[in-house]
Amino acid sequence: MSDQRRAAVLKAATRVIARDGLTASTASIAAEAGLSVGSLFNYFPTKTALINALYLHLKRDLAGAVVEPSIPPGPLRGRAWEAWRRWIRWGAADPDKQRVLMLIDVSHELTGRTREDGVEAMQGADSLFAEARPGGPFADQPLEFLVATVGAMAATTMEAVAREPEEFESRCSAGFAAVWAAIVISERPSGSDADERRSRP
Amino acid sequence: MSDQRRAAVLKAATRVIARDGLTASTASIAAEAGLSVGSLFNYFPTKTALINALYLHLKRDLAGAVVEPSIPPGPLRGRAWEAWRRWIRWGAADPDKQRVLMLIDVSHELTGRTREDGVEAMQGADSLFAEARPGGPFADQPLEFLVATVGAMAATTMEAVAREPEEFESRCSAGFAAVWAAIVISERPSGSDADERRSRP
Amino acid sequence: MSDQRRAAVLKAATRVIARDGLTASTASIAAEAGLSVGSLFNYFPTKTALINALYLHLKRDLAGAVVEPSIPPGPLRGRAWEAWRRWIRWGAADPDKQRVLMLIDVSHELTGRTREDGVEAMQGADSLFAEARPGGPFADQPLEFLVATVGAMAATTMEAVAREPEEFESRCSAGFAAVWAAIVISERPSGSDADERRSRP
Amino acid sequence: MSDQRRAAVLKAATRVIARDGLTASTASIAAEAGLSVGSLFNYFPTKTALINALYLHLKRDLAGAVVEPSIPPGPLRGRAWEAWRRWIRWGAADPDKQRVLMLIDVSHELTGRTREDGVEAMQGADSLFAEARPGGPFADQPLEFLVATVGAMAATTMEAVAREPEEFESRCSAGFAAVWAAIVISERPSGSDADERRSRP
DNA sequence: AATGAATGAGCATTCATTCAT
DNA sequence: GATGAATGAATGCTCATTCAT
Repeated sequence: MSDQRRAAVLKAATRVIARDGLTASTASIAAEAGLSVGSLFNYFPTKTALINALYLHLKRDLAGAVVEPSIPPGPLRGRAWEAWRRWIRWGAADPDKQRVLMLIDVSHELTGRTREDGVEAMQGADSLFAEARPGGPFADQPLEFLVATVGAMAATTMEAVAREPEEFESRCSAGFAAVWAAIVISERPSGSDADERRSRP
Repeated sequence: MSDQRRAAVLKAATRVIARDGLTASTASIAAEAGLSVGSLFNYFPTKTALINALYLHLKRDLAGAVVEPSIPPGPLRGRAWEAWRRWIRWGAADPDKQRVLMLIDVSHELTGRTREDGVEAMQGADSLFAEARPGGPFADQPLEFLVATVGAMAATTMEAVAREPEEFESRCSAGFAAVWAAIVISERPSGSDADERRSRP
Repeated sequence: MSDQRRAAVLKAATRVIARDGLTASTASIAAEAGLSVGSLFNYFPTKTALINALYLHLKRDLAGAVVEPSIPPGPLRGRAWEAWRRWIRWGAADPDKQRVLMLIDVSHELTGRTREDGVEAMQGADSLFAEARPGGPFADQPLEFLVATVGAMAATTMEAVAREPEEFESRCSAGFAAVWAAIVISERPSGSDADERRSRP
Repeated sequence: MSDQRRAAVLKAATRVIARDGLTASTASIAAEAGLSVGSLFNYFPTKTALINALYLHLKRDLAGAVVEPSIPPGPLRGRAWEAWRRWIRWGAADPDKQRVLMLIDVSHELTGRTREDGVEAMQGADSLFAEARPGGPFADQPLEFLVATVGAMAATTMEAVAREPEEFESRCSAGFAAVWAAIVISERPSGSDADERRSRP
């Protein structure tokens, strides 16, 4: 019983925070959840606790959407593509979730512990991209840098899809092409400009 | 005279908002600027106006740092690299600026007009990356999608550099390699995994 | 329970506003009512709402005092006298009420709706005076003009009584004689000066 | 020179206070007068001093309008009528003046001294009505009560005229008929209701 | 005299949190 | 466990007044 209510609060918080930002009042969240102010605090002792729980909840929700049902074996690129597609679809299905995740991420409400747990939750999804690291631009970079880059590109793609849902396929594919190139390509491609000589990196 | 103070307020706001988030009180900003509460409002009529002005100020500051002194002519990739380098250096020089830009961007304080002006300010810098669009993953995508992706990757790189300033060169190069590949590569690269068969895009 | 508190706030507001004017702080009103600042706003969402509610409350309080218990049938003048007497007594019993009514009336805080409701509330009392209109100076004037005149004379009488409460009977009678004459007399009286020649009206 | 500016400030204050109430800021008054904030305080040391000066200024303005040019000798009623007519015309010519007078009167900004001076200024005008007191309802009442009643009726009439300027003549005449009856008539008139028996006063 | 930036106390209002029921 | 009135610190903003120029 408690768990249902808890989930209802988290859902309500997602909606309200997506709309009003993190300054959304606890009262408005409670109202959206069909609860009294007082009851909200039976489930989460403070607003900060609620926000941390919400962050973790959303990260796990996302992670679950990406890795379940489990992606069938096959070439790495294909599995990464499937993960990416699920990821973007998750964002398209409820843009509020992604927005709230971002709002919390950028705020200072997050405890170090929660952030770590969030990273851990996403590890299953991230690993597919991490596997492609060797030989690419991130070969000698910390894994977090790669993961953060992939996450940022996913966020950008989701935002684009949220703005034009009917372009889901197009944006999703383009985003993946970009992210895969970004991770995997280490050498000079047959790029759009031919005469590359003096460039440094 | 007024302009110096105004600039001082914007600088103070950057510092305080980076530390406390957008909920930083006008009083704390005024104090940081060495002003009284009341005086703050001689320079900006409302907190929202201050935040909009700050956003534009930072965007222009960044744009200026990227395009001045003007990048010497040469192959596109080389010029893009120079722009990227300046961009990341700007973020490394004062991570608060980038953080505040991001906080404002994600908030709802921004008027449509300010956002447009910000995009316009960055056009000089963005155009270098935009030029590389044809033939790449973003060839058929709206320009904004490409620009947003580049911005997100820059933000990620800046964040990584802010965390480990001594790794500036390494992260900057890797970031550029990734972003350039993401924009320019359209075809299957000689990636790290050989057996690609069932992948879709 | 809520209603008791609400009434307590209105009572406190009457006292404090009578003393300090409409610029009385919400904090001082809350304190006078034995409430915290925050609680005040559980009962009235804004200060303006409080002032409008107070206005209506006082108008209805006055109207109630004038028409209840109901005035026994009889000649019009006698009933009007009874109404007037009750009216002035109401003002004498708590001069703050009349003062606050006047302060609000002259301010710009009042919504058109509240003002209309206030007029409606007093209709029972006003009608006694309105009935005497035909044949008097206000015969061809809008009813509001007559009502406003009676109200202004009542206010003046109440003020005089508030200054010298022991003169209640004297002022009350004189005020009524004046107001009744003002409403009822249309023709040249056997006034105090005999030789009227060039006067116009 | 100083006097011109001073007068300009009083004029500006009248306009602004009529519009915004007594909470009108000194800054807005200065702006309306074409002065800087700082300069305003060269003419009036405090806002309270300005308001007191304004009150007296307006009272004297009104008194001047009523008694100048001097009313030719003749029967009392005729002279009173002329005074009344001038009074209402003064209010019709600039309703702001009357409104501001009332706002100040009802506020607590007025020093006792200023109020006394205001009464004194109006004495010329009031005396005409005061002369009619003997034999009327106010025969045994303090002069102030009569004067206040006449003032209240004048205010009501001016307000009615301000609302419908084209009805000036009608309202002015009716108002005078009422005020004259109110002051002069002491006995039972041949009122609109015939069977008066049990009424008390 | 005139200016207008600077000051900071004061105000209406919000909100996380508590607690008696 | 649920409720929602109560709390009071905190916030954005205003404004009379001062004073260096």
